[in-house]
Amino acid sequence: MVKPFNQIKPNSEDMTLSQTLTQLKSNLTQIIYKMENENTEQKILNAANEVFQEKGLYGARMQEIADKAGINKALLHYYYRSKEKLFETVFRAAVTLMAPKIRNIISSEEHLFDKIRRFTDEYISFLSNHAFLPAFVINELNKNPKLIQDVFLLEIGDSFQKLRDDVQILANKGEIKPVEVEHVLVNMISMSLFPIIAKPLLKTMFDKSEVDYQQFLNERKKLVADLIIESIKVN
Amino acid sequence: MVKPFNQIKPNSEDMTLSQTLTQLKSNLTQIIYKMENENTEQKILNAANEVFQEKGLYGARMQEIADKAGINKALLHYYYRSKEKLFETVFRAAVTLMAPKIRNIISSEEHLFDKIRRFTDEYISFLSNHAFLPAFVINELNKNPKLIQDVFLLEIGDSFQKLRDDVQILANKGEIKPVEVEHVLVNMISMSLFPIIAKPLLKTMFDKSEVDYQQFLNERKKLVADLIIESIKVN
DNA sequence: ACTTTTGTTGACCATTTGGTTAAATATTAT
DNA sequence: ATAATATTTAACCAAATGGTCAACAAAAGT
Repeated sequence: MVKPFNQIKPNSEDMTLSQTLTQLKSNLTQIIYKMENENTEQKILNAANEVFQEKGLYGARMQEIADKAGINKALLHYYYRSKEKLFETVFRAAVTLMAPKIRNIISSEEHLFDKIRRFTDEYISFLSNHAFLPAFVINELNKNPKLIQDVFLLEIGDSFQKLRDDVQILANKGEIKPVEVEHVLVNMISMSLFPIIAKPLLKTMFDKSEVDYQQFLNERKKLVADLIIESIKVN
Repeated sequence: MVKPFNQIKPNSEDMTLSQTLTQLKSNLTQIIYKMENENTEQKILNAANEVFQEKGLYGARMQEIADKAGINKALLHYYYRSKEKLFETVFRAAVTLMAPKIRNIISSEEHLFDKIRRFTDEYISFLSNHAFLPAFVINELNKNPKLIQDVFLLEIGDSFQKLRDDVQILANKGEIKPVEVEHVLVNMISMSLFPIIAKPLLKTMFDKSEVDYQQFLNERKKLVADLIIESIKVN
């Protein structure tokens, strides 16, 4: 067990300075070791993440992951018993990274219109920097639908009931039309996510450079929100 | 060379009835053989299509394809030299199945609004029955972006220049706002395609049965078109 | 100091995979 | 009928792959 620094008392009578220094050194060594250790596991996860997202479950090679993590393949199996186990860990992490954002925005107490603006803004920003994520998640979910049950229901859950309430209330107040939440939500997610998933396709189709495409995505933040809001607003 | 039936003259003087029958039988045998032959290749393509769409390039196993086609693995390699070759054939076929619809609608001479309505209607209908297609295409395009150059540019090409013209003209006439074609197109494709790609996810999320989800997709045909049109129309 | 636990490695293994080959069978052309 | 050609198969192969093992190294607990 690593002894925290603040528990070391260099002036206590039963310790010489030399002893104190020895202790300190040991302490540091342990901490560094722990850090490198965590590094190993983290490096595995990072490497696995890259490879899985690039190649998918089947295409990924354990050797490639090990190489990318700078470790031995046996050590990979020491940390994660099997490829499937490692994959599931990475996949869950990916979903866990994406889901809370939806959940938080959806279930907050802001005005619905602000939620919509925040969603398109934050979600497009976030996923632009994790471009492989949504394609990865959706693709694997297509191939392995049973993963959804426990992974996604757990993350999203019934949090979007709040959204349903929002719509109900605003509709009663006459601020918005009595729309179906499912369609509004799907419209919003579609227009935000799809251009990221289909990026290589659309980039080619529109003959845009990487920078131009990022700019294109940026424009969409406001554009999509406005489109959605305008389509449900009354007046 | 198979001799068509209508070229067989059973009463011609140089043929006995027996000869005629023998000829006929041979004829039939050949035709049946040809049909079975085409069947073999077609069965391979069908099997490969299923397996590739389900498992992707890496996940697919040649043995599984052979089994599903009811033939030997060596025969598979006899028809298609390698896995990559077979995959490319299947992939091209998939794209070729999807792309012309976009192209035809986009480059037709109808009014823009009708194009939009036709697109959402026909595209959602079509892809509902080929649910794996878009996910397959987009996913493989993500993993193997170089395929786009020759496959997709060839199919879509610059056909959506027509759309740009449409928008220009209607904008000049004051019928629609001066919008950016790219965004309109992406909005339309997003809202049509995404719910099909993310079907397993959304189905779970909204707790819908298969039938309910199909109904949900059906509703979107009109809904999406109206949304798009309403967002660009002036008045 | 010494024992136990944890981390790391290289060599190894069984299985799977894409692909080949040589021989058999069927079809077509002469 | 026969030679040539196309189709089909079983057996085989080399390479790759996920996974294991025994042994070594480092830390932690005592």
